[in-house]
Amino acid sequence: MRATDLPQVRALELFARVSESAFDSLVQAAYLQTFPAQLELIAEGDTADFLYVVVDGCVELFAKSNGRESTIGTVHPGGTFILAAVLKDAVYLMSARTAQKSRILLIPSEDVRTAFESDEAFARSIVVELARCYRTAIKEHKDIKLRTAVERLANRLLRYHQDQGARGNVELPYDKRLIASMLGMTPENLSRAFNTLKPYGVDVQGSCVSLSDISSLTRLAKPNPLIDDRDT
Amino acid sequence: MRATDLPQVRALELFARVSESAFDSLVQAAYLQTFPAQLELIAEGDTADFLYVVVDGCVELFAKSNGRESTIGTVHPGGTFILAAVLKDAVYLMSARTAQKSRILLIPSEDVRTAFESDEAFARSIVVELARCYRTAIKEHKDIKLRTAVERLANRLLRYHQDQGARGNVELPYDKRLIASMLGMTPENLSRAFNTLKPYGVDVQGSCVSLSDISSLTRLAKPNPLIDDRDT
DNA sequence: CGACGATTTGAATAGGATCAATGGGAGTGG
DNA sequence: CCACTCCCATTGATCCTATTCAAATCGTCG
Repeated sequence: MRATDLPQVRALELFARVSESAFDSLVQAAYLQTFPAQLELIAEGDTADFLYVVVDGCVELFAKSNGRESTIGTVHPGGTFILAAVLKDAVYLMSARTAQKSRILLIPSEDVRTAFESDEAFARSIVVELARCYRTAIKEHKDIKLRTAVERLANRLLRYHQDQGARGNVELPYDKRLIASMLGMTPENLSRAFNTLKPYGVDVQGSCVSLSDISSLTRLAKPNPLIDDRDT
Repeated sequence: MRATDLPQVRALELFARVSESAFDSLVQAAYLQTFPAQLELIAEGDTADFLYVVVDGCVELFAKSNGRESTIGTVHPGGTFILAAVLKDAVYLMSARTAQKSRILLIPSEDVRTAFESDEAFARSIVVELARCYRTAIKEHKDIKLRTAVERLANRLLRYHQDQGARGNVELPYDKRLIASMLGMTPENLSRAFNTLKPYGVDVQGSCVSLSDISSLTRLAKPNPLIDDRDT
């Protein structure tokens, strides 16, 4: 890894209170690489050789079975993926591909486990991150099992709306195919779900969605902080 | 906690390599209690005052939203629940009720976090357990998103079959209502799913299911270790 | 301009949910 | 021991949601 890259990596929350020596041994054998969009980084079933940390860009986690494929989640700067597999020294349960051009830090699994043993602050960071991943997964699961497709879309739109400053319109952060897969539906069905939301003030123009009746949309969506809030 | 209960608690995998002093401070303020079946232990949204460890029996984790309710998972002896909420000092994302009469250890959250800081072996156990919970959740999520209801049931039957020694018949470990909710369907639909599986050698008599054509059932189920195996 | 991929729309189908009614134990009280 | 009750499970009929397959449209990029 180049010395000029160090500061950006050091600034990640994951390494916030980690000692110099532990940090050094973590990055010493690590790679910081830039990948183009749509590159498959890992495949489910592979042995967990590296922990992946997203420095810039965005990564999609997905899984296949039979002939089907579904998106499990996305990872953003500061987030990690397949942490659990690394800690358990098991195979990956998910595949990952870049959703955009992304800079990603790869840390050899063995080094992660060693640093976990030796550095208290890193162990804490790891646990907090793993707990965050777990709770995100549970929320996703609740979303899928307790809501219809239209409700999921409505709540997702409201979340993006909050994220983007609540100014009455939303820029979709991913293409519709990916959003559909995240929400557990087909692209066709997403299209129809958008139509269903039209009477609730939802108008789609490409990747820009205007929300002209938030209160009515909210009434339909019935957002639930125990599903929709990112930080609780 | 009574002194006579200590050995059974000490024997839990979670405390396997924990130092005497850390173990003492963990159990010192803990409760070991027996609860009747169908008792709600915690409700989603509550603050995480205790870590719960199942010593005996079985606990159902479930969640509600709108008027709907769904089972997220079950916890068996040796397993914990709401570990992530305790570590993050956040509110529970799930409710829990006993599925049977159960003995459960309640450890004050603060003590868990303290022991995590002070005892290396406990920290490791916690991380391993949390990683296990996470991977279980991901597998559940894949199951729901990548399979139809009938496929989920077929795979679940095969799993129970393995668990119970693969002798051609299966004793359902929960009542059908709970199984249906775990598999993300209504009781009516579970009943129909069993009928759908009849041509594949599945015959149901109350809680006893005979599997007379495992290979045909397996062909239908297409089990996937990255979804169905408990330990990978 | 032309081609390709992504999105949308339409029609038909399948998979599940809901509502209503019936059957079938397990447990209770006589 | 038996009748009664209640709850769970099953079955039937119908409705709704979502998927599939096919075709048309839109946009973008070369």
